[in-house]
Amino acid sequence: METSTTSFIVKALTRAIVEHRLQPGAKLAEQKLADHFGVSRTLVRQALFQLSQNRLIRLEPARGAFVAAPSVAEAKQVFAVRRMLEAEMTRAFVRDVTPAKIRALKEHVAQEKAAVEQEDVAGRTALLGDFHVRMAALMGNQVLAQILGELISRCALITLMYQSTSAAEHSNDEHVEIARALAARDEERAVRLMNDHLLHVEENLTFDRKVPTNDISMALS
Amino acid sequence: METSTTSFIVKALTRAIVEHRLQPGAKLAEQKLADHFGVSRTLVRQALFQLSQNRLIRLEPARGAFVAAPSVAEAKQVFAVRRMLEAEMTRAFVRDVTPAKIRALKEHVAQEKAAVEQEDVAGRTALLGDFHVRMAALMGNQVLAQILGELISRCALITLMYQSTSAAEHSNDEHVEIARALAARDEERAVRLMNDHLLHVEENLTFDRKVPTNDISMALS
DNA sequence: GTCGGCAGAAGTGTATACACTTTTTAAATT
DNA sequence: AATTTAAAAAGTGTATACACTTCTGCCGAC
Repeated sequence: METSTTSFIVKALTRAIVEHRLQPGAKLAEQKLADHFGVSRTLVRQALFQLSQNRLIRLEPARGAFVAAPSVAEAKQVFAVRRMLEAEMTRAFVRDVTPAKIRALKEHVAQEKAAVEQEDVAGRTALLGDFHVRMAALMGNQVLAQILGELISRCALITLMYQSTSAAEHSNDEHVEIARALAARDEERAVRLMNDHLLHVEENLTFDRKVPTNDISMALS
Repeated sequence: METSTTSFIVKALTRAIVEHRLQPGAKLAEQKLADHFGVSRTLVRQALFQLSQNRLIRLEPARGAFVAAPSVAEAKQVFAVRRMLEAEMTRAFVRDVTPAKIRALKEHVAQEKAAVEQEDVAGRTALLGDFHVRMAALMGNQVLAQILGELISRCALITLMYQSTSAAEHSNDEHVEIARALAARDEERAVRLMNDHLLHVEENLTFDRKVPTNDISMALS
């Protein structure tokens, strides 16, 4: 089955949603998207379906697709799951840690720092999330990496909506600390830092929204 | 967007795959499925796409859909994630345990026992998996329940392929023990039992396959 | 006898057509 | 003026058509 065209549309819409060029709740009319991308509704529908599986949009029968507006309650559940998963992941990571893995993490943290300093909001959110996915991938567990990736992208909307620049800096600092604890093979400290880190991110979700766009062509251009 | 017809097809195919009426690797031709269900390829394609997200089938560009044949290595990764997640879930469960929750779990275990005794292979696999999902749902974390559900269905194929009746009995016994430890609020014991249980399930995956069908109508009838 | 290649068949990928549902608009009634 | 209703517009749901790719089987070359 062909996926390249569809996945292009998925990526474009994902970016637009995650960067808040499309407001939560905004209607995504199939024909308008089809016109914009120069394809038929068929491909747009495939993309929309895929996005609905990622929880970035909501599909209502016979009514259409709408940009998701995940509730804070839902985000809290997601964070609860992440704490469960990542506490144990951190333990496992310490047990099989190697210099190469630490190096990879530290490089990643440096990239984060650059994005935070440039105030590249979308980029920093992606990179801050990727730190956790990276850990999973370095452990060699693809399944873990994928699940974690889904969880993180699932609340990317929320994080983006609610995370301030100072909170992002704080996250980056905490990643530095976690990487150090991992390098020192200090399991208990690493686990505690990770847990605290996730609690901090969750706590720092505030509630001031930005002004959004409803015009599809504008948002995707 | 309409989902009822599509999800009917998804369920039918899921059952057929999970009950091994469709062999891992079997081709799922769109037109044949469309004829079988009396719908157009459009709906079949939607269903196939959904199944591919659940990892029950594999989609190859321009070649079509094939029943997935998850590797044992992949199953091991899935179990590793489950151990991480369920250890912490068990801890959290003990902290908020109530008599009603224990009652619900014990009722569930009784149902399992019935299915195991009747040698209802598909039913018992579903119920044995649901025990874990049930725990998550009883904790009130929908997200956790969904993720766990996906993980479990993801290796349902493997479990079904490889789990013997005696292993199923063993699993049921272990669920009884876990429920008891939860009722006693013995956190450490519950966590240890859960962890051991998952290791046992994983260990008991053997490698004798059954004879499969390739004929779609036969398998789905 | 085996290998390569060339129709023809079968199957997937995308666009379009059309039925049916929801939303909008505007007129008519109270 | 507010509310109801009806018709038109817009939009989604499914089927079908057609282009293009992959597979199959047969023929000829070696």
